[in-house]
Amino acid sequence: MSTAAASYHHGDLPATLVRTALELLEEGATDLSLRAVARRAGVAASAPYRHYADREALLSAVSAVGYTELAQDLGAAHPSPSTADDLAAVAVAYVHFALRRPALFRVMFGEPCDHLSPERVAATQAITGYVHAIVARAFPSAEPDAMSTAVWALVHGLAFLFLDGKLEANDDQAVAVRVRAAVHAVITSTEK
Amino acid sequence: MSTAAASYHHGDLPATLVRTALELLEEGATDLSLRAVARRAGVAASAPYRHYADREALLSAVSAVGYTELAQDLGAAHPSPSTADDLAAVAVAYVHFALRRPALFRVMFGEPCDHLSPERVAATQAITGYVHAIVARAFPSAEPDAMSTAVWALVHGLAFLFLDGKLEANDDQAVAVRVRAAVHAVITSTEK
DNA sequence: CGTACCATGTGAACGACGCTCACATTAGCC
DNA sequence: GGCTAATGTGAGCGTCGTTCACATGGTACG
Repeated sequence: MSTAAASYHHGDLPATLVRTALELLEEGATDLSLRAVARRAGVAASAPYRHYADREALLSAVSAVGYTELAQDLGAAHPSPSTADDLAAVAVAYVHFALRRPALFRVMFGEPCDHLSPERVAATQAITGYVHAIVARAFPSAEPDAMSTAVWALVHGLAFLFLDGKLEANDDQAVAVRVRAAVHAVITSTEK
Repeated sequence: MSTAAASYHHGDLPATLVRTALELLEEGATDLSLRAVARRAGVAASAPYRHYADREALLSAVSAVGYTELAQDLGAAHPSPSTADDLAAVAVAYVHFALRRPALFRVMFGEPCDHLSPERVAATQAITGYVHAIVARAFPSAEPDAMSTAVWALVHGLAFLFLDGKLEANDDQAVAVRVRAAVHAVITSTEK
C-alpha cells in the first residue's frame, strides 16, 4: 500500500529493488551485489539499470532509507535530549543501530560515497540540523558549530570502533555502559 | 636495502607486494585488486597466493604498515601531549593522515576486518595504550578507560566524517581549525 | 478498435575479479 | 651433481558490473 504498486511489467521495480537490497543486508550480506539483488527480485541482471544508473545509485537509495530509520531510532531514544543523560541515550541508540545493522551502516557511511547525490546531501544536512538542535539545548554556552561537530564525531567514532571490533562489543548492555561512560567522561563539566 | 633482498626467483615477493599495494593506494586506487598488485609487481596473478592466504591477508599486512606510519605521524605532531592544545595537535595529525591517504585509511579501518589477525590486534592494542598514556597525562582526574574511549572515538569520528565528505574539507588549514575547535569544545573544562 | 510508440524487462556478451590447480622452474642441501 | 621443496606460471572456474540489441506489453492517439 505504501510504496509498492503493480503497474508495469513487474510491479514497482525501483522500490522492490531497494526493499530486496535491505533484506539481503539484514541477512548479513557483506558487500551486496547488484546481481544478487536482481536474482532475489526475480528479474534479469540488467533490469535494475532501467531505474538506477549503476550499483552506487541503488546503494544511495538504500542509504536514504537507512538514514530515515536511524533518525527514527534516535528520536525514539529521546525526542528532545537536553541533558548529558539524554544525549548518552541517543548515543547508545546510534551505536546500537550500527551494531544491529552493520552491513546497512557500512553502506551508509563506509563507502567513498557520491558527494553529488542529493539524497546523501539531504541526509547529511538533516543529521547536522538534528545535532545542532540537541547541542543548542544541552550546551547553550558552547560554540554551537564546534560542539556539534564534536558530538557527532564522538558518537560516530564510537559506532565505528565498536563495529570494527576495535572496542569489545560483547552484548548490548555492555556496549551501552561503555558508550554512556564515554559520553559522560567527555561532557561532565562542559554541561550547562 | 631495507626490506627487499634478491634471494628467490623474483626477489622478496611478500615485501614487494606490500610495497606495490601501498604505491597503488597512494595513487588513488580505490578498492585495490590483487591482480593489479601482481601485474604491477611483474608477477602472475596467482603468485601472491604463495605468500598470502587471500586478498584480505595482504590487506592486513598493508594495514600493519599503515598503523606504524600513522603512529609516526602522531608522534611527530607531539611526542608526549599533556595539554588540550597538544591533544588537538595530535588530533589534527590523525585527521590529516586520513585525508592525505584516504585509500590506505579505509583499508586500515573501513573493512569488516579479520579480528583474529594478530597484526590488527597488536595495532589496536598499541593505539589503545598510546591513547591511555595521553589521557593519563592530560586528564589525570578522569576515568581513564572511559576518557580514552571517548578521545579515540572523537578523533576517529572526525577523521571519518571529513573523509566521507560529511564535513567540509576544503584545505588542510580549514580542517585543522575545525578539528582544534571540536577538541577544545569538548575538553575545555574537563581539562585538569 | 487498432496501431504505433515508448517504457520496461531479457539474454547474451565483455572484461575484470578472486581463487584453485596441475605444471614448470629454480634454490639450497646432500 | 642430483634431489626435494619452495616458488612462480598459465589456464580455467564462477562471479561480478555493465552494455547492447532485442522482445514485450501498456498507453495514447487515429
